[in-house]
Amino acid sequence: MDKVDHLRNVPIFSDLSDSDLTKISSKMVPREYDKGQMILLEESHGESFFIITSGAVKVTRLSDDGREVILAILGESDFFGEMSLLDGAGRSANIVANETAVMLTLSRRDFLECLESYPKIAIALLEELAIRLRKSDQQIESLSLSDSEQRIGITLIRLAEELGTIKQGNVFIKNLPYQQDIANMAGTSRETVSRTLKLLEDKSLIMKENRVLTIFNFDSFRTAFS
Amino acid sequence: MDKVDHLRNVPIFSDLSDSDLTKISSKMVPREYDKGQMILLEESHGESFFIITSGAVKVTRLSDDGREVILAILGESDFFGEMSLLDGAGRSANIVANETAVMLTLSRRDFLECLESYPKIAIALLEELAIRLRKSDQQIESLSLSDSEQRIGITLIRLAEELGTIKQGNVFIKNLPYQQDIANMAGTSRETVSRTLKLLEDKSLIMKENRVLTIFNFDSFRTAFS
DNA sequence: TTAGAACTGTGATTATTATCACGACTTACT
DNA sequence: AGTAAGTCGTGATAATAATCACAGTTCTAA
Repeated sequence: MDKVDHLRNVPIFSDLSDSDLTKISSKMVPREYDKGQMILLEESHGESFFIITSGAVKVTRLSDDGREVILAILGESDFFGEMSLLDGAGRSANIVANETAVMLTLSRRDFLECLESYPKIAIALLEELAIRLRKSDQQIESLSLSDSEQRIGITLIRLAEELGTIKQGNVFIKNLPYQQDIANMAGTSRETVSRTLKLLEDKSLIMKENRVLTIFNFDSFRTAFS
Repeated sequence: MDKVDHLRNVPIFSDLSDSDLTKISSKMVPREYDKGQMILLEESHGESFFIITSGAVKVTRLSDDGREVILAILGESDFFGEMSLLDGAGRSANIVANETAVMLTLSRRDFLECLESYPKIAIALLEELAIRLRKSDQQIESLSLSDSEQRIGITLIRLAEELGTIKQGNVFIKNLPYQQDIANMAGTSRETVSRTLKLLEDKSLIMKENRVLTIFNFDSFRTAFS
């Protein structure tokens, strides 16, 4: 699969013709990151736009005392880095490779040039940011109003949508993140995640074995938790 | 102050020439809303883009059992309604006039036309959404990691930035929202807001009389809470 | 100007969940 | 295969903040 094929899968580029994609892809440089490697650091000024071609990364914020909030887990065809390119402010989050990951990168200048030359990209990017803002709003609501069981349920839904595969109404999440990471996404403690997963398993809503989590009847799971 | 003067103050229009602004403003229709009036309803499909010329609105999400989360309080020169115009999904939030408010409105079609005809607007809007996303991320962090005193402090900072006026390093928030609204912004209870405001007053960090809150030495207040 | 509504202050109690502690289990590496 | 590091399960305890209850205050409108 070459660069152009990857770009075609990225929502903000999907409207473009093959020749435009080829032009853009020629400016993109592939880079590889090992598991655990820091890709972008808080406080530094973002330099590039990244598209994930394989692997996964986590987007986090760290508090002074080292506790971490996971804002999102991004996988293939997701992108990041656009924020500080757009508003020029320093990064608001860290990005760490969650597993070995390969990216296509575009320099700040080339990225901004793309936006100017292809208004379609700008509009598609607006849509994407609108979707992200919506998700953030949902999460703010969930953190404000829900108890830990609800929050963990909603977090599992987020993970399923990002990393899961559906089969006969059930969702399988392979490579389930560690409990600590789930806790950091749900705004709760690792122990509470452990207890709650067991609870959901007792209710036969989910099943877990090793690093695979199954959510039974995902549609009704979803309505139960959001 | 005529329509064009109002538009000039809105970040996403500030790059445009007067003649462009005049063209756009001719398509904008003014509307007035009374205190407490619902402007946009969750679930309905957004129809318009709104710019606030006077007054203030609150952006909320409601849970099934009627509890409310306040995502933002918007004032003069702020805008809203762009989200569902952009991604076509139903509204994710309600908008209610917090006091009598006057808006300029632009229909869906005219708004999208603007984006196409003036790429500058699209790029400026991207910047604005990036800023909002950043703020959401901060709030998610705060809700995940901070105790109620921190969260309330951060909420006061948000209110100060949105509604306050600075004088000699102190910020005055006139028309301080009710404790219940502050609680709904901070993700805590009304009683906890009451107790915490008293606590901050005992520490001489703030002062309140009637509906005016003063934050002493706003810079150091800010560093103490974020 | 006064009654009623809405908002605020504050104590007492309870519920939730974080934290601590530690043994059991997995995984990765040599 | 053996060992160390990392992860998970679970009880006990503590801390935080929600909830309840109600009196006091401020606002609003007839």
